[in-house]
Amino acid sequence: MDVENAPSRLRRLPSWLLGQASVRARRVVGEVLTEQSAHRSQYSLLAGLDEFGPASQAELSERSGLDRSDVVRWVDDLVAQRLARREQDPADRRRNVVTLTATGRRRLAALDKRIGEAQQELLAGLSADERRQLVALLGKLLEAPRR
Amino acid sequence: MDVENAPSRLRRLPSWLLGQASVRARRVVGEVLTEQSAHRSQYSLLAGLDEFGPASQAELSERSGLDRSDVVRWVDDLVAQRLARREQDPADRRRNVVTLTATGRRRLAALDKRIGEAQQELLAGLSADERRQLVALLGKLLEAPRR
DNA sequence: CGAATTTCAGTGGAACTGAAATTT
DNA sequence: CAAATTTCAGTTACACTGAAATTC
Repeated sequence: MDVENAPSRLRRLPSWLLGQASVRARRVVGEVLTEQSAHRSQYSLLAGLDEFGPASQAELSERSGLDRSDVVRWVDDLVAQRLARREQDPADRRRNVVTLTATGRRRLAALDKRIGEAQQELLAGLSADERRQLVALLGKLLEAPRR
Repeated sequence: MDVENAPSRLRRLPSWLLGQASVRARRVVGEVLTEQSAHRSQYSLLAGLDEFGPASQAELSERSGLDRSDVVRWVDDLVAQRLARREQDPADRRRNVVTLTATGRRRLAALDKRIGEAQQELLAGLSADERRQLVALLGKLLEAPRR
């Protein structure tokens, strides 16, 4: 696919452009993650755990944009790799408390580095200023309530 | 999900923002298309046929950003609904020539309208100027060669 | 009781892969 | 022969749904 050859209806359609750009993003980031046998959802969870500290799965779901039921499966995965621990919350036994391990923290740092490189590649066509604009615009779009 | 509650690592990560925005876009556009029992891929194909005239499936794939094998299935669908015709190209019998019908053209116009409304909803948080900037930045990102 | 949380089992659409068949 | 095109039969990752079980 080459945008310049796409129908002008699509070339001007924000939803289509976002879809194409996210396919591109997924591909670029996917490549560096595959090298590390990692997954995007893992990174989102690790990032949440690192920033918010121990959290319930519902909270992780809410904050990372992952579905509650996918969080279950990905936490299984983190626990199996000793990147996080899952324990029942003694204060509210409905909840699990998920905690980052030292190994998890190291893993996150390694992923940060590689994912950062992937961003450079993804944004290769944009200047530093344009990159900032894009991030700001997407943030603003996502802040708007989704009726 | 609320961006403002997401980990700052993700909130500043272009690939993550693009992913989230495209989920939002897919949801909003998906809603109006469901009302019309239509699909995004159909719209992409109709848009390509309307703009380029009769085309081979390979060309449609290249220009619409759909996979060659998905084009086969969606053209099946367009043909079944009499929105397009599929005929063997007499000049090169490997090729099919896909042609938009009058019904297909009317269908496209109806979809244009509803999809346009969905864009308004998707971009509700952005000014007219910001919308133009976003489209320009995404176009530029997609123009860059994907090594 | 109703509400929140976790878990399981599954669905649907999308992007993609590999290979066969045909034709150039 | 190699290359292009179409088609089929998948796979994978992902967002999501519905419902059960537990606890507050």
